[in-house]
Amino acid sequence: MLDTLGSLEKTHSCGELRETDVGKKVVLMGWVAKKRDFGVLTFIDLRDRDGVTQIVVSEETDLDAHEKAKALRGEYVVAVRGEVFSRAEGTHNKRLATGDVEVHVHELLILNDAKTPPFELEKMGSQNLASEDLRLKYRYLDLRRPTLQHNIRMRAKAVRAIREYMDGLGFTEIETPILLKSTPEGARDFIVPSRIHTGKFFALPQSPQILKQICMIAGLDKYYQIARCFRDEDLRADRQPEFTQLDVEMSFANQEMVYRVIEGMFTAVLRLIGVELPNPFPRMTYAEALRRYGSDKPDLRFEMELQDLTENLRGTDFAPFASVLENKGEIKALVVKGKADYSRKTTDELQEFVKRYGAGALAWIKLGEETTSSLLKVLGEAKIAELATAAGAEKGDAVLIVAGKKSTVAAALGALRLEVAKRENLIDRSLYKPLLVTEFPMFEYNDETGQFDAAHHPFTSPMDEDLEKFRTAIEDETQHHLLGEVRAKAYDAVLNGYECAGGSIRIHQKEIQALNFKALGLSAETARTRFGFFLDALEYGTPPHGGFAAGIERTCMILCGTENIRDVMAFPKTASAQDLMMDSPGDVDNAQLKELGIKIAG
RNA sequence: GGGGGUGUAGCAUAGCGGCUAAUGCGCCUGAUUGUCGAUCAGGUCAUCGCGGGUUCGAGUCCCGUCAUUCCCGCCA
Repeated sequence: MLDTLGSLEKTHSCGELRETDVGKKVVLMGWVAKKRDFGVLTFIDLRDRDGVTQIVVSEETDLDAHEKAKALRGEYVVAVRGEVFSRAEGTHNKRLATGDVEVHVHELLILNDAKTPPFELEKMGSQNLASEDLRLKYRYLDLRRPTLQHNIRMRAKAVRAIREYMDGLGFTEIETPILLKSTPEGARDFIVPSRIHTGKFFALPQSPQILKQICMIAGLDKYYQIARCFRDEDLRADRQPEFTQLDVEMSFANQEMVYRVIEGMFTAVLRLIGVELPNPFPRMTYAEALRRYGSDKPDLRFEMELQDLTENLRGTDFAPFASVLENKGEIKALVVKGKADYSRKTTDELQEFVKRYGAGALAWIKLGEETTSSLLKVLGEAKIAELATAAGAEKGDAVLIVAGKKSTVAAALGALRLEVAKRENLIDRSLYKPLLVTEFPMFEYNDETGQFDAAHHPFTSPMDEDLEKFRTAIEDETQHHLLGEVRAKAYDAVLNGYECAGGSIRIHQKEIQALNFKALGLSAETARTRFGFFLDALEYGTPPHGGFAAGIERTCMILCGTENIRDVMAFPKTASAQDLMMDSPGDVDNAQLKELGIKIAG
């Protein structure tokens, strides 16, 4: 027989009672995390969102309550009325925030019973969690775990800190529609059919890009939004089909003004975990980041920069290297400190690893008691020694070498750098290293189409310094390749190797915009159909403007110290974009489809 | 679209060609006055993901498939 709550109200949470509360009459409510039954004395660990408090029920003093306590099982929902006592000498529990006290119960109400959970919730000190798919199916149980409770609330705090910060700078929070038309980002859209307009579809926003620019044209001057975004692309550990970003746009802004907003925002958010970021953030151009770290989002929590051996190997007879150099490729290396003892097995594994990024092979030099190298036979001892010195390696180090196309070498060694850091535990997890990466390229060459695509998006402004090059490349057919060298007023904010924000200064003049469409191979007509309303708007006095978008989940992952985006979302989807709790996406019945005028092919 | 890992009781794991598939936790019953990963005694729980193949014999080897996860492509 279950009890009713009646007018009973809890006086404290299960995480807040302390020594100073001793003697207070309290009412606590929560879930039974654990019961320890000693016959005439029963202990209950009572858990709510704030923590765990030990409840003591004694047969001698409270027969009724004790009778009920005996019947309790895990996850039963109870209310207790009792008095706070200091714990006896030697029975304090340092692992509980409330471990100095306990509540002696006089009245116990069983508000609800519970089935035995399909998996054990997180216990203090427990390691082996149930598999993630099971926990996702019973997300409401998984969310009871202290870790996830903490993450969800940390996320709420982060979002609130962001709102306070943006509001303090005079930005206006503006909601934009979820049902809109396809925007020009490169991702696949989620499509929503319309009953009223049979055969027509809305698209969910991949980001509010165009609308925030429209807000600038509308004279709103400073816009921000905590915006949900949708992309129908494959998932990753830090990617979900729907995610949230802080979307910001400001008028009459140059890069420096945007950087200051980004820096201030991340600084405010990181203070939530007691971290003070440098002011201003360190900066690096895109080209420098790629050259030194092989990545446009370098993790600066450890050194191990890429070393260029290209010039040392120019003119080599070794055919694989010679052909790389002939094709304007490069040869670079990583020095792994103190790892001359890497086994053949390890270097083989690392070779397999870099092959995933398109590298042909991984050459190595080990400066152990003797110097050994996979290249010893083909290059000779003297050359090997020269390469090791050029790479900055010392006795005891290993040198890992990749040759190939510039982009391949960067991708392979950039990834290998992270892999080695992980294997060798080189990352100090107490560090928080932000970086502004600037001067992103304006265009990316697309091997498949033979055309240049927008690296950021088609409204990104070229750098003033590269405007001449930009014009020449478009107006002179023979100079088209110069597009690859044009830099944009585009930037990313990187934190601990995660791309946490990105943005640009936009084009606000229609002449430059027209040139850009031409560069992208978009005819005037196509541009018209795709962005007509926006092009119209551009002609009515568009102010210079720019902004950025910051990933809320990625930022929260860093705040919470997790590498799994699902740990910072209340209801995430699996890697195959399914919700295991709701079992979505699901079928709809034929009547619904008919009403929408949709037929499923096949 | 491609590649790697995982799938054995409610949960986490072991078993990797040969007796009745093992251990811990959970769960159930009982004992128990200070525990907090309680303890003790007893008990319960398995189409070894699914389908096919090899073999005298398959949880174990092979092929396929499904689920999940990580990565490449993709996602500015």
